[in-house]
Amino acid sequence: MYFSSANVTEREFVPPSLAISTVIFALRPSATSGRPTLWLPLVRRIRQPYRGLWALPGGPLARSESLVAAAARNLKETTRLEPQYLEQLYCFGAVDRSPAERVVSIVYWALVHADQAAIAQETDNVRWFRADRLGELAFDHNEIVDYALWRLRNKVEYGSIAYHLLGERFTLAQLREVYEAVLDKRLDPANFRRRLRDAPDIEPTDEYLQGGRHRPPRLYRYKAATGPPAPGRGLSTGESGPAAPEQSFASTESGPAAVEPLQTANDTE
Amino acid sequence: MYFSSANVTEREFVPPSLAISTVIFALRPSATSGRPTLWLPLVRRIRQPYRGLWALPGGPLARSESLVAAAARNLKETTRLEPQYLEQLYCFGAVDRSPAERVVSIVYWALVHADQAAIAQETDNVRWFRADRLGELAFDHNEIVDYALWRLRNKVEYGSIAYHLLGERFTLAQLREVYEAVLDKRLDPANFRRRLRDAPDIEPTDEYLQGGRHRPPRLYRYKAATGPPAPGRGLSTGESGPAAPEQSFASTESGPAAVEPLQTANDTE
DNA sequence: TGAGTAAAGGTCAGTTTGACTTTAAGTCAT
DNA sequence: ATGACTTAAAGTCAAACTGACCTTTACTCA
Repeated sequence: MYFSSANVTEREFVPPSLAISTVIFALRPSATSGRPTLWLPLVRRIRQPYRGLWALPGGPLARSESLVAAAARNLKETTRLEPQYLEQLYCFGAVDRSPAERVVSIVYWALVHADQAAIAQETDNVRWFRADRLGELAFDHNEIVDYALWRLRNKVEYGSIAYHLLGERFTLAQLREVYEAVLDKRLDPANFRRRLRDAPDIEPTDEYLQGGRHRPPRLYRYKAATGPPAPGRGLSTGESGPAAPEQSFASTESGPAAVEPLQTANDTE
Repeated sequence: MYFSSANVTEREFVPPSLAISTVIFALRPSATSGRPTLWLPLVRRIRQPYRGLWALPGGPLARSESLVAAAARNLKETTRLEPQYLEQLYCFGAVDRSPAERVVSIVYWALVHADQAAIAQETDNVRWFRADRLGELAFDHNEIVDYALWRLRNKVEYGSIAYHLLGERFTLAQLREVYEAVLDKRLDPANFRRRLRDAPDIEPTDEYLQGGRHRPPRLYRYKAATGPPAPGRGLSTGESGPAAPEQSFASTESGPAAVEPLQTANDTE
């Protein structure tokens, strides 16, 4: 098989289309246990491909909006939610992830407050699902959700993210339930308290939550983050910038990398 | 100022162009101290915009190649390097990052072995620079390099990445020098040894490095990673998949998100 | 008023971490 | 050959941290 050089260039470098999608997490009480669990909203595909299947909310990138703004806009258009936390997750671009057309998806992930999640309405084509009980989704969206869940768990273990799933004030027991829901394991209440006592981004208020049949727990508040260690880009759009450490996993093999003559210019931008 | 709805749609949703760039790190001995330091190759812009300035190697995404394959190809075309480690860094898409044209860049970062870095030739338009002494680069590439450095440091602190900057066999002292170069601080040799002794992805060999004027140090070897905790996608292309934990930093504000009527369809993909 | 419940704080042992010391095993100059 | 010198490699010790568990506090309800 052989293509002339001109043919290859013409064929090969027509730009793929670009989409922005978002994985939105919120807490909702489990139907069975009543304990909070992770849920996320999906939209039903009304066109081919994958017509009828559920998919992540998403849409095109407008010319005059940043990536994070596009994610926020799509998110609000589909679910009316305004997230407390919104961050880029990953860029998915496998050649065959969408049949026929080459699509590159820049995926964001978001956390919304519990009260907002309760308000969020469902329609025929927008529904909430338990994050751990999804069926087959359109495209590679199962894989994307799995990766978002993994990222969420890592961020939660690292500290200062779980607050964004709760309201403005919360008890340590509520916060512990968030950790337990996300990490899917029970935590010792006393040790959890000790860990959170000297966390820099949380502070006790003078208020207590009344109404339980026990000693009233103190309410805590999320204190503004201690400053971004990642290169903060302009926060005018609420962009949090690339953020956060990562564990380390290597590819043993290097990429396939077609051999071609040396060329120094990078012309695409 | 007012646009008709049709106009806005037409104007706003023409797709931005897409580029793949890579931040490539390698160790080279410092000119002054001789100790290893981080270097990276840049290419000179031969066109507008930013003509004459140095920039990250990059290029277009071919239709039939994955994102990581495109990164590997561009990398090899410009520097002839084949990285030991290649992973997606972030997707940069600020509206004004390239004058006139809207460009979204999917950026990868790579580590190459020391011996390869030594071989890598320089031309008039490809040169290596110390990572901590860069001048003004084209586009937002200074910001991108800063973020890549931050990511590298985090991965190194987490464990199993530094090996990819060394050869196949290495002494613990060499490995410590890598850590010191990346983290920019001295480490206690004895404690470093203890930490690395029970690291799962490193193992001692029976060989020793001769030739020093002191006790010959044992050579160690990088043992295959213990398996990807991140959703491994097809590794046929050497793609390592999205990887790694992250610390957590919140956007206090949510995005701007223009309010528009509810729409359930996600038509872009 | 006492029983029940979860909050809040403390104890204790095992583990990890950083600073430091000691011993081992080579090379080099005399 | 011997001792000075250098770094490798292993060990010591105290402080910090962690997980398991216990005690006290402060409320509600019967």
